[in-house]
Parts: sequence; structure tokens; C-alpha cells
Amino acid sequence: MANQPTGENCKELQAALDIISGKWKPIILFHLMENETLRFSELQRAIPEITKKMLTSQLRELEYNNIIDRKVYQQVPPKVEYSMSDYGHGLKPLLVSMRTWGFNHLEHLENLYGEDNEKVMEN
Amino acid sequence: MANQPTGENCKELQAALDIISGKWKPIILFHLMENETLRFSELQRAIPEITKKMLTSQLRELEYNNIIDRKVYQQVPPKVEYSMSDYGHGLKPLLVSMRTWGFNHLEHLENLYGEDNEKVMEN
DNA sequence: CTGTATCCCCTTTGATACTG
DNA sequence: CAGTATCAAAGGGGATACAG
Repeated sequence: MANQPTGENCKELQAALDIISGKWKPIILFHLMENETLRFSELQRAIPEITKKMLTSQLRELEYNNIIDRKVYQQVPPKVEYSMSDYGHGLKPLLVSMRTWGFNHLEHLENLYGEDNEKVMEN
Repeated sequence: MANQPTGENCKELQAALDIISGKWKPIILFHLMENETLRFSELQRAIPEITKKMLTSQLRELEYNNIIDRKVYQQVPPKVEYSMSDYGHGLKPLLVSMRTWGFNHLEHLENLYGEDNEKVMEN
């Protein structure tokens, strides 16, 4: 997220990529798009392999970018709910377009390199 | 590009992201979208900060994914031309959508956090 | 001119323990 | 429950030298 030279032309594209790229952001976004609101622990259960640290940091980035809302209930034990923000819903069409293109691309790669080929591409 | 858990749901989205994310791929793609064909050295001049190693590896990935074509002229000194493939042109609308969203998002961030704020976000 | 081959660094991600 | 703190590992990216 720091050093992107990208010659003045595509800093906008990079801005978009910063939101949705990363190992966990896509799946977090999909869960929040499908679920209205989710608690921290519900997200953890939905994405079992993620650590609290990563879940926290990715949620914080999305919140900073106003894609999601974070609602804290002042109670013990704590309860925090995450949901897409109004603004964040504007990201949905883009995500859907990307998923569609990606779906077709995976098919395209199969046609090129065969059925059960995992992307090997060593070096 | 390796370990993406992404729970079966958004491997398609990840597939799309794999193509266009990375420090150099967006700018490489934009240059190739604007120029029909470019030689290796022309790309280097267009993106002065990139090293040969990175330029080579990113071009190879794009070629592997059939986004760009690589044409080698068997001559001395060597001459290699890169261009978007027919298939690769199908990526253009998506890239444009992302740039548009990113443009608006940068504006959105300005409204939220002020004019000359670089994204600070420590921690 | 168009690359490869090494070696090094830095950022991102992960494991684990601790806290209000 | 919802995090933070600390330390370690991994992978992407960079500097430089060499090669066909």
C-alpha cells in the first residue's frame, strides 16, 4: 500500500486494488455482502483459517475506507457488528464484474492448459 | 499467487485479482492498452523505475494468462514485441470500471479526511 | 537488445500469548 | 467477546552482475 510509482495514470486503479486485494479482503467482503451484519466471532467462524490479527487489520482498513461500518455495543462481554456501509454497497457491481471475468478466465485457462492443471508456472 | 483459502466462493475473484494486481501489472497493462505494440526496451523507458527482472516476470505472467502476446523476431540484436492479445482486450472494460471506481473513491476519501491528506493510517 | 542468475531486504502474513 | 502485543516466517520486490 506504500510505494506505487504507477506514473500518475493509474493511481485510481491502484486505489481500487488497495481496497479489494490482499489475501483476505475478498472473502471478508463477500461474507459481509451476503449477511447484512456479522459479529467479529461470526466472521472468524465463517473464515476459520484467518487469525484475529489479520481479521482485525483487514476490517480496520475497510472501515477506514468507509466500505464497512463498525458498530460497538457497550456491554460486557463486548459485541461488535460489522456490515457494509451505504457507500460500500457501491462496490458490489465491481466485485460481481470481477468475479464474472475471473470465472470465465478460469475456464479459459482450463481450455489452454487442461482440466486438472493447477497453475504451476514455476519461474 | 499461492495460498488463497478464500472458501470456494471467491476463487474467481482471486483469479481476476491475480492478473491485475501487483506493483507493476496495472501500469504495464495501461501502456499496452494504449500502444498496440511495445518492445521490451520501450516498456522499460515508459516505466523507468522498473527493473528488467520485474518487467520480465510480470510480462511472463501476463503471457501465461494469455492476456498479452509476445512476438520474437529472430535477429541480432534481438527484438521482442509485446501487445494485448485478442483475449486480453476483454479485460479492458473491467480495468476501466475499476479506474472509475477508484477515481471516485479517491474523491470520497478526500471528502472524508481532507484535501492534502496522504493515506496515513498508521496501524 | 532482451533477457537470467544471485543475493538481499522489506512488507505482509502467521503463531502464540495476553487483556479489558 | 473482541481484540493487542510480540516475535518469527514467507514471499514479493530490488540491485547488480552476467549472457546469448
